[in-house]
Amino acid sequence: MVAEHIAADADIAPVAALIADPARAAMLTALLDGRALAAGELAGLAGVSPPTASSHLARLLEGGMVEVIAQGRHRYYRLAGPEVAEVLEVLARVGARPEVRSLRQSRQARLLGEARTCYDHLAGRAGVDLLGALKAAGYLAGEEAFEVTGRGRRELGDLGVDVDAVRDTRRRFAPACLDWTERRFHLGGALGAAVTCALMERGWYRRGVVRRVVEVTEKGRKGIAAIYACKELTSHALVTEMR
Amino acid sequence: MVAEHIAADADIAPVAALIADPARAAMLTALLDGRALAAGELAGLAGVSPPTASSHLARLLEGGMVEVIAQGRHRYYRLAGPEVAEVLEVLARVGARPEVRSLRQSRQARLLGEARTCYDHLAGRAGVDLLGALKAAGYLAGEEAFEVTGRGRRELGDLGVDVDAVRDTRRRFAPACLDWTERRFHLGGALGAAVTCALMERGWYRRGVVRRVVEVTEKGRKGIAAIYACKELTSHALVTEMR
DNA sequence: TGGACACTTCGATACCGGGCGAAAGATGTG
DNA sequence: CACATCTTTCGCCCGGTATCGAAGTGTCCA
Repeated sequence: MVAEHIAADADIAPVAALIADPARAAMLTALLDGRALAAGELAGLAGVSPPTASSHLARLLEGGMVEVIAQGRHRYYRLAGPEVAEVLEVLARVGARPEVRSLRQSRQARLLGEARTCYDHLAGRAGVDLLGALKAAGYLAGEEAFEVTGRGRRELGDLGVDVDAVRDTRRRFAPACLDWTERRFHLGGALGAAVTCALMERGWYRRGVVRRVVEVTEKGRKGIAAIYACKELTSHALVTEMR
Repeated sequence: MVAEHIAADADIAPVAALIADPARAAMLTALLDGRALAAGELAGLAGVSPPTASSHLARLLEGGMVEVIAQGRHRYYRLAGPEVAEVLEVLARVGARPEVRSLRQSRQARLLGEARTCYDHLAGRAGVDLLGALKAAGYLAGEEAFEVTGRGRRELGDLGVDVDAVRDTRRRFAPACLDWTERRFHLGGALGAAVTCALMERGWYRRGVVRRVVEVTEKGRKGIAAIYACKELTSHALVTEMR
């Protein structure tokens, strides 16, 4: 007997199927930091031969999950957009759910929990901390989506983030993004990306070997502390010497 | 050669694989309205034989995507939680992306775009409209996540929504939820669920044959209009008779 | 222009997983 | 206790697809 129920929804199965293969999932995850990687690199990262990788990438391309930029004899692949990254993060969230993490978890996994980029913005403990600092200092207001305060706009400007320019994108401005390691919120959206980019350039954070893993520099630690302190500064004019 | 890169992330491939099969995707989608359905029903909806369905359900159970409630000789399956529903909706969003919708789309798909439930809250055009009304009337404030105003708390109480009780859940209170048909926001989270439930009981909306599809009743239309009008009410004391 | 390199296409193989019918549990009903 | 219903388990078949080696295409460099 044929199906009694014709699927009226956008069929999600094909999309899921694209992510369902370990090799493809590895490639997509590797692209999660927003960079464009060459086909050969992706083959290596996924642990498959170049022909196999090429086949996978062709399917991802066909399915609209990635885009390709031909440059000389290289072909650089990158995620097709923030929605794709969002799907991957959400999948990771349910996948990591009931997991009873063994104490001897791998170093990479631990670092990934410390600080990482989620497509193009900061996530992990560092991401949660940064958001905490920005809120505590009164740069941001809101709970699950944020607005920049007057002081926030000024101070972020000093840090190299042109808030007004950021607002002019089609992307959601400053949504709270639920972290799958911390289970708490960090700053996502256009503002999250802009702030991350600016602080990266400013040397607060440094990319790790696995590029998605991020390291908080000494400068970054001081900076965060200064933002926190900013709250005190305005009320008590109390200056905290930092390290 | 073995993979050079040990996947440090929660591996998303297994989760995606669970959704990747058309039969399983159909079952999950069928459960997206939040009900618990018997194994046999799911078999019929997915268009497969009972044994096949059983096998699929066992895998979904194993993977933590669904829960089961044994009741007599029936076994009722339901989604394991809002996160699972979220994954499905997000997948639908990317799946439906570049789709050049043919004008002759199926009746079901059109109805689904009009009004439907997204796990446990209202979505589609009706969901977007409802959110619009609530915001216009000043019940809700915010852009991407909402807060209930004083008046909102009072008026929603009259409609049967105990806002304070809703706030006491672990779930996100009132996040904006991006619609995959409308590409605009509707009200999600705990408040979205509560409001939907209350208005359903109040007869503003009625479940369709496919239970996820929802129909706006005459009463509902008037109610929405009254909420919009409410903005005027406070200023001009204009009372609209409602049924 | 020849050769090295990056990537893709092609062809062949092996395997996983979805599908069903038959039969076995489980649970109500007469 | 016998029977009907719902669900699961078992055994088997089959198709799709992931995989790789070899060969083909395009690009850069000397």
